[in-house]
Amino acid sequence: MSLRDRRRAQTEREVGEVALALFEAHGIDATTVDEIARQAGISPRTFFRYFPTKERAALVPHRDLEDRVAAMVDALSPDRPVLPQLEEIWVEVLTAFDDGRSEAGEQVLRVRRLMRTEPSLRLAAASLDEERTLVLVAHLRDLLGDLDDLRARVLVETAAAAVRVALDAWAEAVETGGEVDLVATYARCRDLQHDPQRAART
Amino acid sequence: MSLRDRRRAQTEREVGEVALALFEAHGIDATTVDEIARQAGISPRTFFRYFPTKERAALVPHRDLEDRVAAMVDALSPDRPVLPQLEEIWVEVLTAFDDGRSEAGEQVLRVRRLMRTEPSLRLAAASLDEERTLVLVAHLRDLLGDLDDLRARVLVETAAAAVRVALDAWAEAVETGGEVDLVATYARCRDLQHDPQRAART
DNA sequence: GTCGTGTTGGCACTCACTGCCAGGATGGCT
DNA sequence: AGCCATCCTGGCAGTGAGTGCCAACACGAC
Repeated sequence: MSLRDRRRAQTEREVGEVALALFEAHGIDATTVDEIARQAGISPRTFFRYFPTKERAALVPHRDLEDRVAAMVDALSPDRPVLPQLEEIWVEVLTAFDDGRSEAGEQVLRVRRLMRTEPSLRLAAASLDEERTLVLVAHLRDLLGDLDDLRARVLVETAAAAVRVALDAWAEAVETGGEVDLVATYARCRDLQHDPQRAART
Repeated sequence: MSLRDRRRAQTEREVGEVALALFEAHGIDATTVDEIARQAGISPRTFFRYFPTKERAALVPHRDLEDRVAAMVDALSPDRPVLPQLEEIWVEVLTAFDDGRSEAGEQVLRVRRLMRTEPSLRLAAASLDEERTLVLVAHLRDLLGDLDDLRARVLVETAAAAVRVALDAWAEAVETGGEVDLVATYARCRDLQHDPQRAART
């Protein structure tokens, strides 16, 4: 990673933090790109060289999370069932981001809480998710042999759905008082997918 | 349904059709709201009284599809397992929209094909989906007793994921030549979710 | 030093989308 | 029929996101 790349990543983080703070303080609609850029010490024009939309600036932590997943899919084995392996990856990543115990986890939590009141941010996150999903699907297809594209898509989308619900529930629980274990919530979502009857009784 | 409502629905349909045709012809980015409004015989200001965004105009057929689902969830029974009932609803709705055999199905197909090359349209569809998902979840929560909110969300999202993948695969298959049975594709997606190992072998 | 490459900031522009207001159509009423 | 309340429409002016272009600038390699 070159010096230039590291500098870029650094400003990305700084601008993202400024944007997130402003969004939290005044709401997304009331925050202009000009204001973000001013507080971050860059020009509005440069802002759009770092982020394609205003909302994406707040999603830096979220992107980090998905980067970590992307880094782990290389280790997938074609010999064992894929879905459990995918789920295992998510468990590991979510464990690393759990609660506010880690810096990264704290940030993701801020983003997810903000999402609860900001539809445009949810949209932006969905858009980011979709990009990552495509990459993951392509990777899985290579791994499984190109034959079953449909299978790859279903697996990735299904796993992603469980994660999404778990993250939502997590943010909501934190908001409404109770501390909740993100990993446990995810495990529960996964069980509900695979055997709704049994999981519902627990 | 009053006369005013019917008129409104009618213009909605007309404007939507104009928008869809223009999007297909020149791409979404190259199509301005002014142009859509001009061809539809309304003012741009009025356009935004019918649709909150440019893209939403193309999603009228898609909304119809989801309306039909919403109409059927009232008949859900709390006594039988919920997921199979949900899946049954989707099968019925998708059957009604299959191929280009019905007018409505033809329109949905056009939209889904357009989506393949237009990220902004995919986004808009995701946004619409989310609204409907929320309503469905709320309904399910009432039905199941408020207790398990998480369960309702997981079920709805999981079922929706299968539908999304099936619609995508359908549009892609039509695009690349082969006629494909939408309902069969959906059934396959559903099986892949519930038992990936066995379904993959078929 | 200098040269090529990549980065920045300003400018001007397009266009989606919104609040406001004034006129016009509509449907219900007597 | 005539009248009134209500909704619908179109125009106007404004905001602000996002983009192409160009000129100035920083940099690493030689």
